[in-house]
Amino acid sequence: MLHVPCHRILMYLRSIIHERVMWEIHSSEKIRIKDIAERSGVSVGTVDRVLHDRPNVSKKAKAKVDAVLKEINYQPNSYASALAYNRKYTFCCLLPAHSCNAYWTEVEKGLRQCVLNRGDFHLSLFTEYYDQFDESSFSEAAEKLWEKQPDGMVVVPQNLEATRTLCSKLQETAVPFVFLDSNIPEISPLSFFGQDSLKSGHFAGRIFMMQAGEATRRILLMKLMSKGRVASRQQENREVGFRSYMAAQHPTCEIVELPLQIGEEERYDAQIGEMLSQLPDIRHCITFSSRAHILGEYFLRHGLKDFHLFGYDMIERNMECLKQGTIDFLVAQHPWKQGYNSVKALFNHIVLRKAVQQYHYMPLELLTAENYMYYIADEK
Amino acid sequence: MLHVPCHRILMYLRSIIHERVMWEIHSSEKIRIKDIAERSGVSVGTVDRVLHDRPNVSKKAKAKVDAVLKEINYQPNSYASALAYNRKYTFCCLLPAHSCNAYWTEVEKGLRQCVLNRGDFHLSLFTEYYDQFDESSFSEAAEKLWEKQPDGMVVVPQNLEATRTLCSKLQETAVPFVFLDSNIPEISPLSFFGQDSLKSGHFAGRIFMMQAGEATRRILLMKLMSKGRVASRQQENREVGFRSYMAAQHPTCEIVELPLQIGEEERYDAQIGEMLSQLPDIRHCITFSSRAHILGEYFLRHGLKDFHLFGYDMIERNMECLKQGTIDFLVAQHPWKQGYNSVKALFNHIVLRKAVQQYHYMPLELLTAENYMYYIADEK
DNA sequence: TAACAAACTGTGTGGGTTAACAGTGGTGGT
DNA sequence: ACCACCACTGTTAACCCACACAGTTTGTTA
Repeated sequence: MLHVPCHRILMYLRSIIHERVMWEIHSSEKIRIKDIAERSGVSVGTVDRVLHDRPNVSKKAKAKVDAVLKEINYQPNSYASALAYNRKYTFCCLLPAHSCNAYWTEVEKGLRQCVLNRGDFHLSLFTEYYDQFDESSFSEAAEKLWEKQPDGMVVVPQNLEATRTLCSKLQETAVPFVFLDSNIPEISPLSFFGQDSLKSGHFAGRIFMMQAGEATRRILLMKLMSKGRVASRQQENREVGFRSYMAAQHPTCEIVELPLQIGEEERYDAQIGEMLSQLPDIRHCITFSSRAHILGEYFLRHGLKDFHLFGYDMIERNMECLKQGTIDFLVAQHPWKQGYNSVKALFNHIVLRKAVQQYHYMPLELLTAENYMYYIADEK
Repeated sequence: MLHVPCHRILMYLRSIIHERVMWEIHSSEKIRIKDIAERSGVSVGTVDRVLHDRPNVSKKAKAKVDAVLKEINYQPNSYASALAYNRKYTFCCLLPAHSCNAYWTEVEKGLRQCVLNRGDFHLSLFTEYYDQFDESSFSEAAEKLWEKQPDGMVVVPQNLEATRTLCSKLQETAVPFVFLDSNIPEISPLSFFGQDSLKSGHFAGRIFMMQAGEATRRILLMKLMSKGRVASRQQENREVGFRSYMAAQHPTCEIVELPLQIGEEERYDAQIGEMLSQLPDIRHCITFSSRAHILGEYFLRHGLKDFHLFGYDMIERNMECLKQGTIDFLVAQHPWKQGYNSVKALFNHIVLRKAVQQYHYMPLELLTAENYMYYIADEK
């Protein structure tokens, strides 16, 4: 018998016969405050004072305790701790306004579920919305949430100045915040959850053109517009990534744009029809918005079978098109997980006092008729 | 002001101006055993006995408590509960033996990490290995683990009989177990974690042939063999799914097999070389094992640039080939997550007494040089 | 009225947090 | 030499919530 204690792992190699190794692992040796007190020759009161940086500890005592702490890597029982604190925590969340947008609704479901799953703690979550193209609406919403005196915030950044104003206040009062969807690295958030839009567009280009084939001379890019601008920053950045791929790999392929205005839904059919009749050689369409279904449903209604369509986000109407075969590929973003994990990060940091990773890029997941059901099932 | 209490969610609609809605959510109202006792006019001890179905409760008292329970939907604080139980839990894990197989190593890392992350509880994990093609080795390993008197088990099933023998014993003594990697639905496990191999092969076929193109007359299927058989059930099932796709969609495309024996690594180069020289028109290769890198590294060594390769599993050597460009696609299985979630399911069920989902099919995730890094980052 | 269950209450436990309080030794002033 | 005052330290208790067991109160039967 050979015992090899290694960090908190006790690896016990019994036999190495026929490629077989047996191991054991035990989740730490349960070091309590009491144990630290015994080891360092002081009382639990003193250990507690050192741990919580409270006054009235001599340099000598602190040194002794610190020495033991360094040696054993003490992790307080986070649940006993949270239980004892018996505190209420308020989280706030600042999102872009969205009406019929299933993407943000999924994010919200995730936020909510994370709070509900932690029902053993006293958590509250407040949400406010802002207009993506109106700086003052961001500040107003931020102000409203600020009055809630949050212990932590989830923020979908708007422009740099407005976001910085909010975050400076948060940082001054040591209120941690995470960024969701898009990041501003200069303002260092506790954590970031989102997707690398540039890489995502690049990836889309690779798959899209693999299907289209080398011979393709012209493709259609559908763009969702709002007040004359591309409707979201994500959409914008993905297009940049896509175009850089196309410029490098398929420089002769023409990208024809089809802009559709949010709020002018009744015009879409005519606009699409006109475009397709003007350019009858087009067979491959892509969009970086979450509304590929606008084209997909058009193809379905008009019985157009030999079109290929690439889009983003697993929302209800897109899923239906995947099933029907009018959308070939979707890139998924796990909005539910982004929401869930954002709150989870705040919770782990604030309530359980655990370390959290700073960057969380969601995987670039490719969905087709064959695999989308596993994507859905994965979202617990 | 309008208050609408709905389940445990308090939705507070403040304004519906410009698509903006504000909401609040609070994680339950914290009903304690004490509260139930007060409401039903008995002591906490009596409530506790009702909750845990222990004897010595009068019909009258039980009725009173039940009435209150029905009314309020009591959820005990799982952490206070686990703290009070102060029990040690032993989990056991039965895996196929593997030497240089990075796939199972990832599974094991996940198992281990899950135990380590729950350091606030007294968990132990014991692992044993069996030979996939030797029934008696499974029974032996199972016997060794049985002696540990596990509170829960993670099992990678072998054949039906051997697995059933173990699981019957477990079911008799009410020891929950989860199946990992492959499922046997007749033996109803607490939970299953794995991938749908048939669908996976089908999916692979779709992507693979999309890249190959309609004109492709002949493709290469590399098979990893052990003792004259396909080396794993997963590999076998994926091939079935793949062939059913090919039969339906590309019936004229010839599938040429290249079997490679485990343990005869020194012969691989010659075998591959011979195959490629005999069939010089082959440009597209696929394997359902995790060893696509065998071909990928061959291409690299011999400077063969216009071959396309499709494989499985994000292991170190495959990742290197993805980067180098000799592997085009990998289907990922999240082995780390499978391991992690298996233990998590046991923990949630046994320690926290929470409900767990029965089936967990891992997403069929497609990895390329462009997106593999996000896959890695996602595995926390 | 004692004996004896059944039914029920009260309380200690788990680990951590916090505060109140008592005690120690040392310093400075008179 | 005495006291006041201080920083420091140890002890204790209450609390968070669920659990489990030792006791106590009931009710019934001999």
